[in-house]
Amino acid sequence: MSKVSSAVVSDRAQQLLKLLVERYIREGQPIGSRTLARGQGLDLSPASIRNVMADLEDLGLVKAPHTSAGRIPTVQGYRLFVDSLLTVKPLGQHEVLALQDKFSQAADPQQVLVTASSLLSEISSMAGVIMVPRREQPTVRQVEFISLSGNRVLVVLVMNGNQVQNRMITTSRRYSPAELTQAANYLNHALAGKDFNKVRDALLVEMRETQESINQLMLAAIDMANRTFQGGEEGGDYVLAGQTNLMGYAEMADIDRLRQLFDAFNRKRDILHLLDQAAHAQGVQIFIGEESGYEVLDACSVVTSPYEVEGEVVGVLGVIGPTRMAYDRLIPLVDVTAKLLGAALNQNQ
Amino acid sequence: MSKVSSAVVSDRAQQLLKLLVERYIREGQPIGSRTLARGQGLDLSPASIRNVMADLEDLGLVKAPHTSAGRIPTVQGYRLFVDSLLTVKPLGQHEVLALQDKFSQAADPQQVLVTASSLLSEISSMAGVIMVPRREQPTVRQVEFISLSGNRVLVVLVMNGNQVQNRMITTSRRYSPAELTQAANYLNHALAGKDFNKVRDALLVEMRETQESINQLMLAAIDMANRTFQGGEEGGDYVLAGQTNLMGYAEMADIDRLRQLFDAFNRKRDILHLLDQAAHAQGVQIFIGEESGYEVLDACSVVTSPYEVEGEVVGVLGVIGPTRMAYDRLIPLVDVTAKLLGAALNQNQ
DNA sequence: TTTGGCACTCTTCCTATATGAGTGCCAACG
DNA sequence: CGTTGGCACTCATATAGGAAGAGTGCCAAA
Repeated sequence: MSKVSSAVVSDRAQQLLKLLVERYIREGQPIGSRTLARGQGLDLSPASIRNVMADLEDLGLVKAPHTSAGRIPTVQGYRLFVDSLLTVKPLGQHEVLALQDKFSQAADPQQVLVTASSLLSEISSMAGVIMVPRREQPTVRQVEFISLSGNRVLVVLVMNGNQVQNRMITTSRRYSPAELTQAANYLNHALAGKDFNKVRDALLVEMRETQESINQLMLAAIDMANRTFQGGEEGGDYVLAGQTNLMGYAEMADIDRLRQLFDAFNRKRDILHLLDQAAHAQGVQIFIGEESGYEVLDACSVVTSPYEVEGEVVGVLGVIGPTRMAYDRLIPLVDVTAKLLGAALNQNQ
Repeated sequence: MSKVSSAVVSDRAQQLLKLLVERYIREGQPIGSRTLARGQGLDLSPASIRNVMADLEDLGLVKAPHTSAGRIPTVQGYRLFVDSLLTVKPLGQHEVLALQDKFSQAADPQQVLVTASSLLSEISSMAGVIMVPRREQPTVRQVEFISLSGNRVLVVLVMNGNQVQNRMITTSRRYSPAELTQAANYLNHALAGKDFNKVRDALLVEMRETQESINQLMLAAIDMANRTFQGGEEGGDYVLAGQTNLMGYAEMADIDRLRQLFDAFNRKRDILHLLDQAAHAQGVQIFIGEESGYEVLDACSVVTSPYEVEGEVVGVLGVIGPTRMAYDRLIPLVDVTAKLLGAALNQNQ
């Protein structure tokens, strides 16, 4: 993929590329040779810079929107910039403290995620996203039946990962607590063997024989579990904040593309796939423009980082914004937030 | 507010207004006198129509975007149209059946709401919204404690309205099922009296004396309940679908206004207020443009209807779209969906 | 009361033209 | 040989001038 070995890019060319990208990120307009010459204390004439630019353009690192405009970085240009030219601006000490403070105010885990994605979006002025990945092979840890008023029974499923599911069932007759306990015990036992469908079939057969509707209860529990498993396969979920920030950027002004992007957010699938990739990498990862592989994100870059709980990666978070984003600020932001989020979740569970 | 008594609008003027609005809704462009004359089998010359139009303009029912454009309806024009001119296009029999079918596929109540709002948005090509209003004075119906592995106990709170809440608590020692049952019984009994804080204080005192951490468990349950009550005050929530549909309309092309609208969707407050108003009216209600009272909705109309479960209004649903919307189709759509939703929730709970 | 006629107003679209930013290339310079 | 100034050239952008077309308002006649 990387046709461009940075070896063939002279030191000076790299320096100029760096200046160009930085400036373009700041100002958002094509940078001309004259502008670039004036900018930093370079003692180079515009003409010389033009020569270098021509080289950079040949290498596919910059391009000119049209003949008489300056140059802007290409995706490859950004890539080289991010990989080897970038000087990161670490977060200030008290910014970190401010972040930590916000995190400490969130009570339950869900709240922590919402807080984190809001923080990401607010600080970056872009969209913040946090993925809660599929939990590894869901299992039922425990089933309980709670008798309610009337003929109603509450089925409670405790999954691994301490996730809980409820469903209310109306049965054909009232069951005593003892009966319910017995049913729960039976199921808990049976499900330890783990082959759901077998248990299910057995119940079905037995039900036909005995007409006992308590089996229906157990079936309901199994079906709930099954549904969770299927749901689990589909690959997690995410919390998104600040989508509307993206509407503020000139490079996203095309309302049709924007709509497609928002549709993708709602569909979730593509974004989840992308975040999933980032889960397997370690540390901050950056997808610039088309690199993501999703057409809707062509005009966007995504900065991600996995976050860990108890030393294990449990999810990915990131920011999504226009390709022209302040990578130098965002990378540490995403990095720190990932760590703080991990820490907060650790305390909180 | 209504300066315009329809009495002063001649029959013919009303007829022409009706034609104009219908046509404008269809085509989206200012309608000229010539066009209007040709349109329906009117034997009126453009000149006569111009006279009428001048009258309608004086009454504030139509306006011309500029000198040499045709006329478009004003908010007041739409209002008169909707109130007394509109001929509703009822849904076809098998459209209703198709809707019913979709509803029947949804399993749990939450699913039903999601389905309904998706349906609204898909059929209308606009945004569909369904409000779950604040439940009236939340009450705890039942508390249960489920012993999990380790020292963990799952607190299950069954509220009225069959809503269920879970929370996992780690206790200082392991409790036998019998102990847990006893605690639950005690709490269920105590809470029947309903004065939460009293129960809470009693528990606190007793806890200090006995050092019994099972009281902690009960306290946790009470706190959960309290939190739900406070949360309930904040006024319901809603399910929104198809926001992005709104990006397709020319009259919403202004990206800044669109952003404000989307921000309002996220903020939820304003939209909830509006829907809340509609809950007290009965039947379909329509807010045209500025009538809603919210600036972000100035370019929008909202068609709402409350929906009922067991004969009681429990929520409101509606569609949100540009002022130029097909009221004749949307009104029955919203109406029927509200009824089907009520029916589905009835069955489903 | 209705209608045809007519002048008038605006928007929209096209064209032409000037402006200015920035480039590429070349020849000269150190 | 890298660097630089000069210069012709390109192209986006802005501005102005018309021409076309749609639609109105008003008036006088039917």
